[in-house]
Amino acid sequence: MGAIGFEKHDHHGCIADCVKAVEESCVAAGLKLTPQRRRVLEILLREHRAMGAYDILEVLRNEGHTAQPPIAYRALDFLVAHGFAHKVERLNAFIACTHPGKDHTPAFLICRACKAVAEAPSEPARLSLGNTAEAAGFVMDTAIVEAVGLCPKCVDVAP
Amino acid sequence: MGAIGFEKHDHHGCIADCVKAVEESCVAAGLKLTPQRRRVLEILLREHRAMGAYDILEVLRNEGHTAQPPIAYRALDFLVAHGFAHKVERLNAFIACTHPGKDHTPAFLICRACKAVAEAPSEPARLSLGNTAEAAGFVMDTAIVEAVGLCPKCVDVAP
DNA sequence: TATTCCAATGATATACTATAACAACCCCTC
DNA sequence: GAGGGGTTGTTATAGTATATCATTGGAATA
Repeated sequence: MGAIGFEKHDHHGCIADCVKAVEESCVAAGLKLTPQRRRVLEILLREHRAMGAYDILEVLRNEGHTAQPPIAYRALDFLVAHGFAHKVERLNAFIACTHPGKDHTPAFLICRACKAVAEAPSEPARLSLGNTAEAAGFVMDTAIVEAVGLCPKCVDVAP
Repeated sequence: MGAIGFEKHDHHGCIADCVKAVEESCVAAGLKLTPQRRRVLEILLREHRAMGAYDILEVLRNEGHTAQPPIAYRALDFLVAHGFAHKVERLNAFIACTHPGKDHTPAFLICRACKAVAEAPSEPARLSLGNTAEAAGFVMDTAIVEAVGLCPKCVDVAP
């Protein structure tokens, strides 16, 4: 699924694979992937970029749904809580997980020119942060690791 | 100044030292620490916690200032741009830098129970992230490293 | 089958965060 | 003293997120 980096990939297969993997995870964990939650996941996967909750709402409305903000936020809360999507804090936006089913804390590489977001492994950074936290007597639940810069496509073009 | 962790420190001296250090940095760099910018920095230092822009506005208003949102955001933009304060993305809030004058990208340890925020070194995590980014052809400008968990005071009390 | 219960959804209202746009002012320099 | 750039004052609005309560629907139980 081209998990790391900004390169192209089999997007059609990517959507199907990811939805299937999430379905299986939900069955295994006793979670309900309701039509709305599934729909929001599909929207995130299809766009394959970080989307604001209101971007998602607009898509739902174009499909005939009388969607109000809580509709989107509830589905996103579910997806994020179970690791099927992530919130990109820097952008106040959400993105489908490209490694569904695996327990992980991703790092994000955010292009400040084209706004593309790549999900990358964060284990090393997370370990370093864990050591720092431990030294301060802090018990870490989750880590937020995001890099802002220029993606390979924009690095030669943008200032 | 008790830079790392959540322990107590000489707060009165901390405010004076930090303001002085920022003053000197501004002189050295040819930046204007106007009364408003200085006032917002002092508010952040006095509270010694992450504050929303509207929290700062309220303080300004209590001091008789007819402060509108841009007043706070402009001062915060200046302070953040020059490293005298930081934005905690997870909280949409701002905090005074506890190492003014030194060029650094801090990591934050955010207590989800009492909302305290500690600034910690992030160099190791930043280096790890830099390697990951480089492997993806990504040129990193800034890194956001934030840990959410429980601080030493809350770890025995909170769920 | 009827009942109960809980989780999810629908809908309204509102809170919170952030920026656009333009006018007025101040200081500095030419 | 005329111009210019950056800061401040002010109004308006854009964008993000949650509280609250009513309603629905399906699973568990009696």
